[in-house]
Amino acid sequence: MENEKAPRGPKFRRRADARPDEVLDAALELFIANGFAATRVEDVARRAGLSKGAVYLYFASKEALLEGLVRRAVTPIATQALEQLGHFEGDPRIAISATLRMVATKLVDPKLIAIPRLIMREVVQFPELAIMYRNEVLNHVLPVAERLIARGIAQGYLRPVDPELTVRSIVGPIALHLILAEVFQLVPEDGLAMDRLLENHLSILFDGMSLPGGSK
Amino acid sequence: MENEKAPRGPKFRRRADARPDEVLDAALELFIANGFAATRVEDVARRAGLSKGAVYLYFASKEALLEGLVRRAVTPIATQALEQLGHFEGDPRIAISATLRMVATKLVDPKLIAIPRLIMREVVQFPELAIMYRNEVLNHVLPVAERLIARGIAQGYLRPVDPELTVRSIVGPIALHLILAEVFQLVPEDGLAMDRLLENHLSILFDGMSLPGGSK
Amino acid sequence: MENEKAPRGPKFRRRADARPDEVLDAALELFIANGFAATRVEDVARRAGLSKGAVYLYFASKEALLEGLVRRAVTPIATQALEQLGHFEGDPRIAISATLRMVATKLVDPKLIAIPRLIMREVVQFPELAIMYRNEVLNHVLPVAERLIARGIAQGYLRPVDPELTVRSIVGPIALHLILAEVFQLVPEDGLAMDRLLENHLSILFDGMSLPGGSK
Amino acid sequence: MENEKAPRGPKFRRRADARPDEVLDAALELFIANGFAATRVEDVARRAGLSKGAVYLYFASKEALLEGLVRRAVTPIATQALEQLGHFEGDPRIAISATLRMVATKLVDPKLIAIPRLIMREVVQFPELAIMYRNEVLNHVLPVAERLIARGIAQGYLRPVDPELTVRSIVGPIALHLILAEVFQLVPEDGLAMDRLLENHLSILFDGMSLPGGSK
DNA sequence: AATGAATGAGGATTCATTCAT
DNA sequence: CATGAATGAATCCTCATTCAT
Repeated sequence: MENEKAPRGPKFRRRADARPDEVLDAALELFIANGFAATRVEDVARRAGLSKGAVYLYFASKEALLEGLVRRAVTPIATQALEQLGHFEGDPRIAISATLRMVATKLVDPKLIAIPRLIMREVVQFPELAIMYRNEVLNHVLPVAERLIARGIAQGYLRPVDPELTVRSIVGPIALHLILAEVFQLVPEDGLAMDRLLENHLSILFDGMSLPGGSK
Repeated sequence: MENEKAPRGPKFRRRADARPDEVLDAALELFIANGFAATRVEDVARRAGLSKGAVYLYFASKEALLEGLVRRAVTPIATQALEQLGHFEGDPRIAISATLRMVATKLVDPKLIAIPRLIMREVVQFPELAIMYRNEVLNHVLPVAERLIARGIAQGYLRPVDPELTVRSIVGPIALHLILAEVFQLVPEDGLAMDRLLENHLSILFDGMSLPGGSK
Repeated sequence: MENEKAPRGPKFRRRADARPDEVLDAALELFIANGFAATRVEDVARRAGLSKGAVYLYFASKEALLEGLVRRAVTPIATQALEQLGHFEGDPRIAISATLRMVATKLVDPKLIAIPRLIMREVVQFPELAIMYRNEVLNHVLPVAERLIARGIAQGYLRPVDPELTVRSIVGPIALHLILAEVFQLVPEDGLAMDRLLENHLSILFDGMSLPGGSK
Repeated sequence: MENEKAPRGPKFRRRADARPDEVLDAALELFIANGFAATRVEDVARRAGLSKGAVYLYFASKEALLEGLVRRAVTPIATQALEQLGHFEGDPRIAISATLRMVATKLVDPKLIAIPRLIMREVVQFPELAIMYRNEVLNHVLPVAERLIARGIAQGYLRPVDPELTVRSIVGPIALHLILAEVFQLVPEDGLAMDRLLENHLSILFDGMSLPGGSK
């Protein structure tokens, strides 16, 4: 499995071919840190530990790096999928809470929002990236969430909201919180406070911000 | 409506003094359409109806165009201000609804989200733009909203939510809806449907998505 | 003589037309200070107190400024001339000493070497300037000096040196002294010390540096 | 002799490592012929037999070419040095004559005065070049000559002249002769006649132009 | 005569991409 | 496979010159 034939060659080489992946790793870091335009192919090469020319052995162009990045991030989704969510039994609010907590926690890791952020930034130059991401990720994930909501309504757990639009209400606050923090460095006094945001958001999401018996 | 074929000689025109503004208008359109890096100064010039060199009569560099753009967008805010919101009397949910409807409707106009979008895209290259926008706009607008919420709580209209974080819950869904539409071209079947989104969102925002007496 | 008609016009104007001269003054200062290439026509205009366009009323091009500068400096020479030198009676060493002292003292004023320096610098770009200077100045002045030397020889004051080449021996040390000072900032400890240089130079020039009865 | 049609493919050639030197050679020729400002980097590249971009592999900027040129010319001096002059035994006039003849002969080669000429021309734009040349060359060479003179005085060969200023008297005439020739194309009828100049100059330098027992 | 806004050719520099080795 | 020297298109910016006012 690991190419037991002793690794000999001009210089030690990784197994099979981790090279393209290493190049993508390097590219992702630099694209995120400096933007696509401001990143030189040579920078990517250096960070990946090979030469400028070698990058072109794996990727036909600088743009292909971007595409490869998105493709790599996108591929597992379609197969993996959060199918469990769709088959979840019982109160969907529990699934929503759990998933949202999980998602939000993960998104705090810059590596994970990296691809969506990259796409948002480069979409004008390379619209096909956004299309790919939509087809491979959003079009798989969003419907699952929508079905969960729909079932929650059907089963009497939720009010009759519009599932498609309600997904925006569920995820939007988290997205905005991250944008304000990352782009504008606008965070609460005690830091990102994603936990507090989640609790505040979930409570509003499920029960609204109105005072139940309040002056209404 | 655009390019009214202003009465000017083939080559020269006395400055209308609107020139810098015209250049910024051109720059904004192109920066939004193609990104900062992919826009050539000459493109801006041509669209503004003058020559490459003339742009440099008004702006010292290409980057100065970007800064000028943000500065122009930002300046009126500090003075203008949505103070009325802060002084609003009575049920704050009415103010929130009205404002949100107003804001969401306006944001559909690409010209209005242009600057924030531009900043989101170029923030890595020019972080000072984001800082400027934060200081001049967000730091003025967000506190007003927070005070409105705080007062709503104090006056018994709202549950004791965290005002700062709740602003994310109020605005986030709209932001995400626009991002999905603009970046990923993900819109409901009947189009952007901002009205429907707003109603769905406001109803969840105020009353939650749980069925009041529902199986809970 | 001074255009007694009251000076009226949009703005006070100098008599007759000092304008071209003022422009040349400005140009000379800037060309010397920054070089021809690094001086912008607008700089010249501003220093001369008029607008860029106005410069072109007097001079057809930037290059014409340079030419005008040299022409102005050169014109008086041909007429003025140091004819007295040629007609000088008696020991020519007295004339040489006196003239050299006078010249050296004057050359310390940057304004006076300005033109030769300018020509030396720009000669590759504008060889005609050097030609003009040679024809109008050097070809008038050098022969006078040569005749003085020739007569000194004929009259038994001087050894039979080559008059043409000896002019280099007379003027060269002063030229080099100025170059070392201006270009390389190499001056004696007590400053330019032109007086000391002159005395040292003249004593060598007339009597040599050998010790007369010295070990020879 | 120039451009030996080096055996290289139409487009590529492995670095001979002489590349930077070849580029400097090209730059020197062009800078001397046309001046720094009037020389395009592409001209230098073409003359060196490579492309515009390749120049930037070796020199960070056009200005770096100039600096590299001076640095290259200057480096050997400090080590090399004319120390023999300082240690010369016996009549210093012999050393002076020999050295001056050698120097003057060499300086007729345009390649050798190239650097000082370049510096004289560009000193206004790049004063650090002159400083570098002064520190690395003049400050090493001039003191040697001064010491030689001082010793000549101490040993009774020379009159008590000022060594520092006398160096001007020794070298100045040659410098002026070259300037008149190169800048103003003023040469004796029989050409540059450096030999004749030297003999005339040395005879005056050592013995003065006065007729010894002459009418004085 | 004077102004200064406008022009546009010119040139330095960068960097994706190629290819001889 | 890998290298990195070399290429040259692309683009920012400068500034001499023009000309409507």
